[in-house]
Amino acid sequence: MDFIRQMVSRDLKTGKYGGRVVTRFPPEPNGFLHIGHAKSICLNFGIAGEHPGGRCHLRLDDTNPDTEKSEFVEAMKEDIRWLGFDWGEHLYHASDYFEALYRYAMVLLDKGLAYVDSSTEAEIRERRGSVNTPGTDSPFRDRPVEENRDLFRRMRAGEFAGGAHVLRARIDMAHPNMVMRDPLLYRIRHSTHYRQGDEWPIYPMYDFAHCLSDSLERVTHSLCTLEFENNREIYDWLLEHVGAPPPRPEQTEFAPLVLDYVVTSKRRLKQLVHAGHVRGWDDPRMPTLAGLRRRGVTPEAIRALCDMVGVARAQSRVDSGKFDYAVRNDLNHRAPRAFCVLDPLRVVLTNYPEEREETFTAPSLPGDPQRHPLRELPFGREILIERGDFAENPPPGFRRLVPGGEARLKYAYVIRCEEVVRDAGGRVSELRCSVDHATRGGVAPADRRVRGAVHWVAAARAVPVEVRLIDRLFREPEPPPDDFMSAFNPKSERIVPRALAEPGVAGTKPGTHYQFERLGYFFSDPADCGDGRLVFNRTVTLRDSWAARSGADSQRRPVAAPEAKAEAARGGRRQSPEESMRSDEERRRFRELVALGASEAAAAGLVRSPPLLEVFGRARREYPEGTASIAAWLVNEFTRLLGSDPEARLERLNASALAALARDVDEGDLSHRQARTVAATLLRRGGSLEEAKAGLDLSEIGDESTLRGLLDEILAEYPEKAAAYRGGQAGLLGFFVGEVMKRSRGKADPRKTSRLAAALLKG
RNA sequence: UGGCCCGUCGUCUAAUGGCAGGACACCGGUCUUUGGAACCGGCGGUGGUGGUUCGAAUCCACCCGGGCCAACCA
Repeated sequence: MDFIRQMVSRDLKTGKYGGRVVTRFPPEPNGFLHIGHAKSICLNFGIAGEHPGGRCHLRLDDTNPDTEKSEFVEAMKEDIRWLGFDWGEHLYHASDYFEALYRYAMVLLDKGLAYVDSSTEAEIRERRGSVNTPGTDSPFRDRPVEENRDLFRRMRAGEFAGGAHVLRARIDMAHPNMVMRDPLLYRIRHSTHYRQGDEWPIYPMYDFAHCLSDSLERVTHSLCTLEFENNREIYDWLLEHVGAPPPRPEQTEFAPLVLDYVVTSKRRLKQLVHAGHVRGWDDPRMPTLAGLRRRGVTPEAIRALCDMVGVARAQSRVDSGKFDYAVRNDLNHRAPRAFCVLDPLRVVLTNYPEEREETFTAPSLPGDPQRHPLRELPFGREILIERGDFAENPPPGFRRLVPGGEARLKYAYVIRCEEVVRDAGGRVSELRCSVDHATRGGVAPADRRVRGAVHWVAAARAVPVEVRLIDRLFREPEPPPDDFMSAFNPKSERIVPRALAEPGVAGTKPGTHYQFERLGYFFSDPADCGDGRLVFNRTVTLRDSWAARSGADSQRRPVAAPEAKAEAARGGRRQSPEESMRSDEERRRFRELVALGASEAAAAGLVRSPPLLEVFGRARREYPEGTASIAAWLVNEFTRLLGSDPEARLERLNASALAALARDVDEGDLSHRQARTVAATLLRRGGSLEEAKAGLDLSEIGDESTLRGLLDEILAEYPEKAAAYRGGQAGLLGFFVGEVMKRSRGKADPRKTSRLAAALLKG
């Protein structure tokens, strides 16, 4: 289970949201949804669907009138439904909240937490500072509340030109997080909104609209991608200061789906469309859901891909092979088979009667004969095979037709190439072959093995079709961000205007999947088929271990140069904690601590944390000989507790208790395990060491016979593990100790257990 | 000269202080009228150095590497 689902389960268990699970998918309708959105859709709708009463809202985040269109809204709805998800009655628009948002802005204004800034855009940018330098306050930052209210009201009334004023939160222009440097909340825009028309001359910014929309919809888990990490702070700030009712929605970020050889930024997708590099948002080469759909990729495949990829916080790129696998894996069991020859080579069967025609049958879906009828393949004296299935000078390992050699025409006959005919230019124009009549139906006699099987069509009965060989849009796994078009693949679409398919393909309806045997999966184009015209898009090739080995079709599978892992890991010169001290003051304190007896690691930890250092100083005074252990406990255990236990507070830690704890451990009165339990209590409830100890069950099982009983039981239960341990799998000792700890509910003395287990296993 | 986040097989991802596991890719084999599919097997990993601990991928420190942030975009 991924970390987000774990969090949702936890929240459900603790009742944080009263048992509700509400997620949302909030696209801005300024383009088409793409494969990257699919991950978010699967996550948000998936989680909602996994819990009774869970909901996922579809919210159009339409706060920028200049770029948004209802055409995009409709396309998005269609794509989400196609992917297999349903928002039920929960369709929302951020633009429906404009009135409420406006009132929230007034709340901030009243609290003096927002102001109207009349600086120019350039001035605002200038005064924001940079990541390394603090910003400076706007001269309008201290406008009186009444003036702010008046100005903002007039902004809303449309009295000002675009750019004349903005509304900003009043936070801190020197904040280390740039997002918090008085972020803009509203700007003036005299544009016509696709839903609100000219109702509003002011529009809320993302940071303002998003958290409040979530809150208004009573969303519980607001999931977004990693690039919004910095925005979480303003998300929480705004909800708090506007007085949004708790329990408030919380934002959690996950890594976006990044696929090799694919670009998914809206800017770039838009550019591809507008510059005419593709024929539209739904061009089958596009990574948009509409494009993938048109190419023949199924929603099942996309969902399977998202499942395989998982959800985590580590930035990642997905190998394109994973996408291919998901597509093939789904299509393999649903796409009927057919023959289609892309690059025909005429074959005349010299010993086959001129006027004869017979019909062979073949499975349309191997492995599932009852659910799928056999197809019929007419056969005659003249047939067409793939030019690439014949080689005059075959590379080693070539299994298809060669001069004087045999190959199987799948489901028909084994033939032998007797003669190669050339045209005036010397190019092979025809093969004259003989049929082995004993192999009717393509069945070779038992004594003879014919390895090569090729697909074919009867020349007289072949159906012309247009085939579009779709390839990746970019030649590089990661197109350069500054110039992504340099990686554009000019051969991303190769059109075969007149391929020849078996007769059964005639009359295929638009939107039909096929596997053209030995070539790949194809999909009849939903838009371009019609009027007797058949157009097929190649969804994905078949896996082709021959091409991979021979390097023949390198267009489809370029040798992915395995990127040499950055092995510079060790490289550093600055390895000691002392050298990492950032100031003389830090260095001085560090050296002092080390001189006092603290280890370097502990000293470094203390220097960096003034509150820790402060407690340390007080505890040390009470137990000077214990300096090293006090420092170690503080840095190693207390820091961990503080980070993992939400109820732990350093302020509650009593310095004398800490000193006493260290002393007890040093003198052997408290085992490390016991001390850890006590430490947790000290951070939660404070008080003296004795008080903490009194409230805890610190009993320990050190009795050898009891431990032995437990161990015997476990050894009997896992004889194969014991054998593996004796066989050299030393790591298994931890398993046995762990089992004892589990069964004794943490009470066993681990040190004794470990010794005992080692002895027992040896004997 | 900042803040935040992230480093586990080639790739994606589990392991929540106790057996480093799965998937894709790759390699080999069986089978096969698709050099496909299916089935079986194999290769292969905790960025580094210290520390805490009976026990560390997991906690602590430092280092190395990567990402995000300076639109009146989202």
